[in-house]
Amino acid sequence: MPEGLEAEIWRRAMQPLVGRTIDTVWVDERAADPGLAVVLPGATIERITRHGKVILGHTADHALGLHFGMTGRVIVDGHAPIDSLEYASNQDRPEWDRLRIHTRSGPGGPSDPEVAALRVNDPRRLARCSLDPDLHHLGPDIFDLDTDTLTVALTGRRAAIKTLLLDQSVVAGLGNLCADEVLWWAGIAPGRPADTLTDAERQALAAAIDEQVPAMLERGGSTSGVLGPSIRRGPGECPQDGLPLERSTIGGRTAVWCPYHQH
DNA sequence: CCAAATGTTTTCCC
DNA sequence: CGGGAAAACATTTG
Repeated sequence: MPEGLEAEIWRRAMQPLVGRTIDTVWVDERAADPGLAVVLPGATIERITRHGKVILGHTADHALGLHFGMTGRVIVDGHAPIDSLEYASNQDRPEWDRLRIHTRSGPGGPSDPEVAALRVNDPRRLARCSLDPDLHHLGPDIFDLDTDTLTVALTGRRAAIKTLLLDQSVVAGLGNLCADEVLWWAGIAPGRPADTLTDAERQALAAAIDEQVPAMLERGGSTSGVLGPSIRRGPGECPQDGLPLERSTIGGRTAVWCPYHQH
């Protein structure tokens, strides 16, 4: 995925669904809660929100929760807001559908009743479509994080700073690419134990999140950073210092950083 | 053929 | 019980 930024792009793309009444719901029970097909038909979509990497579609009595794993994506009225997902497939195979929702035609309804209003399509089946998901374990959203909250979350933690940035209960919405990106901007090495960060470094990190996350959204998502997919793949150089980028596994994922300006 | 891939969740060990 | 590291999950792409 689909990090929080992609979820935000999809949330916006789903706004045309607001006000429509759900007609039929099909689920792949391996990835979506069968209860969705029971309670959603006949309900009207009242609003669509997002917290971290989770999108919520609210009806009067329930919420549809969408989480995209690594390769899930959304298709609205037959149109994919993000057509080619990095590290995923660029094909659109119906057998990869995990959820299909048709809405009733009429004012504000879909133009073609044959086309699903909403599809969740995911080859690897790591995405989840849930009914009334519990999000209490999620920390503050990436667009709503302040230095104090970050400081509290990091104190007494010996784990690598990047591991904690990827922990959704610390900050909700950062993924592997965004985490490397904000650390690059803040000048902090991903492997630094979180409790060794200075006040200035925590402020720089909070500032990097505050500035770079919206900037990346403007440019089209989590792949639009300085440490984008192309530079991550090969032997790359730091765009700022020209030195070879370092790479290693931190928190179970590949970390890329500049050994010269990130400490 | 092999390795790696935007993410959780589970398991196991301190 | 809590923190942390590693494995598991599933399938495509380079």
